[in-house]
Amino acid sequence: MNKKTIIRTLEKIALYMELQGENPFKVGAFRKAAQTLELDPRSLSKMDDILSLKGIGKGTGSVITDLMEKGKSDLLEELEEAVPSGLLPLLKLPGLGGKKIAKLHQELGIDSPESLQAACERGDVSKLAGFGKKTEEKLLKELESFQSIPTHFPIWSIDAIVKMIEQELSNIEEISKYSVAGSYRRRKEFSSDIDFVMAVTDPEKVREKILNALPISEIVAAGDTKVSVKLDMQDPVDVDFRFVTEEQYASTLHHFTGSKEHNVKMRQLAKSLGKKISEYGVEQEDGSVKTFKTEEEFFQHFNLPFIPPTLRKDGTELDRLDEIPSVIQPEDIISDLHMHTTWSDGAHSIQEMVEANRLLGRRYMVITDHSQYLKVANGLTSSRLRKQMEEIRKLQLQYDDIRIFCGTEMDILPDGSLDFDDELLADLDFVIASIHSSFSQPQEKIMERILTAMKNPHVDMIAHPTGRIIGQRPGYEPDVPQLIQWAKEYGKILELNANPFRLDLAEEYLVMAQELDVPIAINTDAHSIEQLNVMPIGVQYGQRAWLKKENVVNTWSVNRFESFLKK
DNA sequence: GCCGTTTTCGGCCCGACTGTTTTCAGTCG
Repeated sequence: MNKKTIIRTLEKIALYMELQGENPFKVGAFRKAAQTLELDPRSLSKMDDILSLKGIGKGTGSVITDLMEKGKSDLLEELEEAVPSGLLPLLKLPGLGGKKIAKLHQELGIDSPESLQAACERGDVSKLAGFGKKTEEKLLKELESFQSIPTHFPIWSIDAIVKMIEQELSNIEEISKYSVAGSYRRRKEFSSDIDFVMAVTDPEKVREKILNALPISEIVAAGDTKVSVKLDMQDPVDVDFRFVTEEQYASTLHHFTGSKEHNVKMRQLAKSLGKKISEYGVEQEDGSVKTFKTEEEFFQHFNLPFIPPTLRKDGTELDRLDEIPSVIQPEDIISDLHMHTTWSDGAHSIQEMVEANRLLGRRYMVITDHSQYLKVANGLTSSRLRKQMEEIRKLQLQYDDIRIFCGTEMDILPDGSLDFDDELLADLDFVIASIHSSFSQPQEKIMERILTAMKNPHVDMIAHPTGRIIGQRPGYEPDVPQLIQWAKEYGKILELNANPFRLDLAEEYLVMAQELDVPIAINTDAHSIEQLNVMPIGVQYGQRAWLKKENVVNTWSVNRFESFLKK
């Protein structure tokens, strides 16, 4: 049995135990064991002494050996017999946890969402100790819609809502500071809700103003320090607001940025020093609570460097502190190698894009309009591209603080050929090859197309290598490890497209590419001046893969970039 | 269930909020 299946099985066991109302620490032990396996880079066959791993003991170890040797686990089979699988989805209902579900099962024989609904309708649930009328009504309401409501939202939709909320918060004078926290701040691809942390002078007033300013469909909770609402939007996303004082703000921001695993590790560290971390500060051994002006100060208190939110992941970041200084930062970026103008489907002229890039402090840039095949995007024919090159060369004479390279985003056609001939490609400074069509071809055919581009000596970069749109379409699903291997072999750059709809390559593949020293370019693919601003989103997403500055092309000097192109 | 330079028992990160209670358990993040 492979490692992934074993990890999933351990998690499943934890889930079933939870449904039995088991001791949370015992449940946690199985989750911990699963995580231990997941974080270990070795394959199962190379892990000879499983019991020596921290977090795996007699109980979890025997489950793992059972799975390896017999391909099944007696423990899981017993649990599956004792706990109806119809209870699993009930854990998704807000307000229901293992203990309550166990009680519903034991006392009322509930074994599925349907039987729970029936019991609520009969009024049986409210008669149970610990349950009441309100709980029953709430459950009924949740049950009606809970299959159809999405529970997590792609980063680009969260991005839009965050901006809307920030706009409202900036109008409230009683808020001195605010920040989005949670998984959006960590730049995860999906978030289940949005967290905001703010320093306020008058919590009650702020609470009222927020409730008035936002389109709210439901107030989930409204306490003194916390307001939780469901927004009345196309997708009913939950938003939490936490009010604290200015002094507490840095600690609160850290706390609500997470991740959960990061926080647990930090608290364990504090505890080993006789201190206690909460969202309000750090309690010292003498009971006094120390607060911090910034998150940097907070980390410093534990002799740690600032750990960017994007690196606060599974807790292992605390073991990789010496790598942090070399991880890419938004201010390291001095170029953008992929953007469009009015020549194809962009909204601004070449000169407008140049001016905007200068304002952003870019030292060099590449104009890469679409090629002729992409008619919907007004792709350039070879003669129009030659004209554009002339215009760019002329425009360059006006600027000595930015280099403007002539490029193209050339289509790789469905039949595997390239959209321009070699003669034209040779005259360009920079050639991007992309797939924009026939996504549903079999993987072999897709890979054939990509290989053509890889083998062409004039092609410098493969853009958005999988074509995915987060939460909407998977893309053309190439064999990415193979694609990365080819990039290594043929000396090509792979793109991390910074557009929040794409973020392509994805995190796990960026890790793979970096391991092979394949250069990565983080580009905006901007179709307007405004879209040039997505760069930090891409950089921060790259941080999640621990991308090193050195491996990111856009940090290279113009000379180094040019000599790479000449190779 | 796991762990241990304060070890083989007694903790395991910490606090807010709700709904059910009449001082707190369960859930959530």
